[in-house]
Amino acid sequence: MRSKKKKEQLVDTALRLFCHHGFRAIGVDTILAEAGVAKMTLYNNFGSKEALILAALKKRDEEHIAWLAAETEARAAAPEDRLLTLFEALDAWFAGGDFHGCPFLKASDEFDNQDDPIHRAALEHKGHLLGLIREYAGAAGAPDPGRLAGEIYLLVEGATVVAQLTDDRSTAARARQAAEALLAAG
Amino acid sequence: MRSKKKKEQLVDTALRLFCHHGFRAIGVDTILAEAGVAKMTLYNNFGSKEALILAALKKRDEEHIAWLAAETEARAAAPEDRLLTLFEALDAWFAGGDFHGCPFLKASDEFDNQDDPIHRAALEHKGHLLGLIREYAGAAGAPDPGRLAGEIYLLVEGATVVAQLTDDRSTAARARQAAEALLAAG
DNA sequence: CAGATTTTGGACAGTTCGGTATAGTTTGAA
DNA sequence: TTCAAACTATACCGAACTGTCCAAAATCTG
Repeated sequence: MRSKKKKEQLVDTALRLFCHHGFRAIGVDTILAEAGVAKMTLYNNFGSKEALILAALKKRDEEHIAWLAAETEARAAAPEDRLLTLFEALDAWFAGGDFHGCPFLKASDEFDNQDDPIHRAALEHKGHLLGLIREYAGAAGAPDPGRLAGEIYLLVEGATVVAQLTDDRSTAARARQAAEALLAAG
Repeated sequence: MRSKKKKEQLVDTALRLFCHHGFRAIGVDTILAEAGVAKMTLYNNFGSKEALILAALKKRDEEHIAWLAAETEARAAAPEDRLLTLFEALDAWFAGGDFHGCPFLKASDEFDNQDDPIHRAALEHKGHLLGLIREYAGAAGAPDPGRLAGEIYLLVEGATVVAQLTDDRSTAARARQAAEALLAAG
């Protein structure tokens, strides 16, 4: 299967460049050159740039949620700590050197029509993220895990945006402080 | 002064279209057609699209901070309530019908180089916003207004992003609930 | 090896982009 | 009313964009 490898190269490269520059700002020619793949390989396999974006976002969704969960849980001594170590995982993400904001927020910003498949892909990812937080809120023994998760989620998105905006390394820690207060308040 | 009027028309129209579609996504030709202004008027007055963006952001900064402060303070019976009525003002913003996210977050996303003048303009605006929140945190009698303001600010950005992403009318109210807990915790 | 499939490179189409050139018209102020 | 400044319309430029076509080369499979 030659096509598998080329397809993967293409999606990986596209994802990296989309994260860095945005979706509209990067042209298919640049992606193809960087991936070392011919133009027709793109259009034979995906049919359009939009389909490539969707494929890249799908991969990113799976990978990022898995990575975030692994990092969060590796840092927690007990399941009830996960709601807080989540912010340490976020800090690792922000400080990772190749952080240029959340690609799904980028996507929903660039394709702001609620019916756009790309916008829906972003929504779906954020649903997965909220689900993860809800799980941790439950494990933390919160009296109303859904409500707490919704509040923590706002902190997560706020921290993500502010980390990108200000390049301030202490952003995740500040969000964690706030999360502690929310957790203590029930 | 004919130029004042044309310049203002141009900046107002550009700002509206930038907020709706983003900065790179909208072309100067569309802006000019909508504003009813010739192309040379743009380039004689501003010299470049970038300069028009900066002018639009500057106007937006002043107007939006003033609007937010007025809405917040009009809703507060006492100065110490402002930290919470801020979220009611946000709700009014989100529900305003023409809400497509914060243009400064859009700008910092599209021009993510920290040295880019547009990114710096976004940073400056967010500094003004944080300053406003700090003022309200002080008025609320928080023991550490700077720290509380930083946490509330994360909620504000989170709510702004999530309101745009999900179109959920209850987002600001959820952020307000979280803010209450943070305020109570000191 | 043979044959089917994929990939390649490069030319090309059609559009849109930001920005310029120019020549003529409208406008505000003296 | 006169005159300079500002604005207009239009045509144009080079670059970049997504997507297509095609013949040749590389690759996998039987």
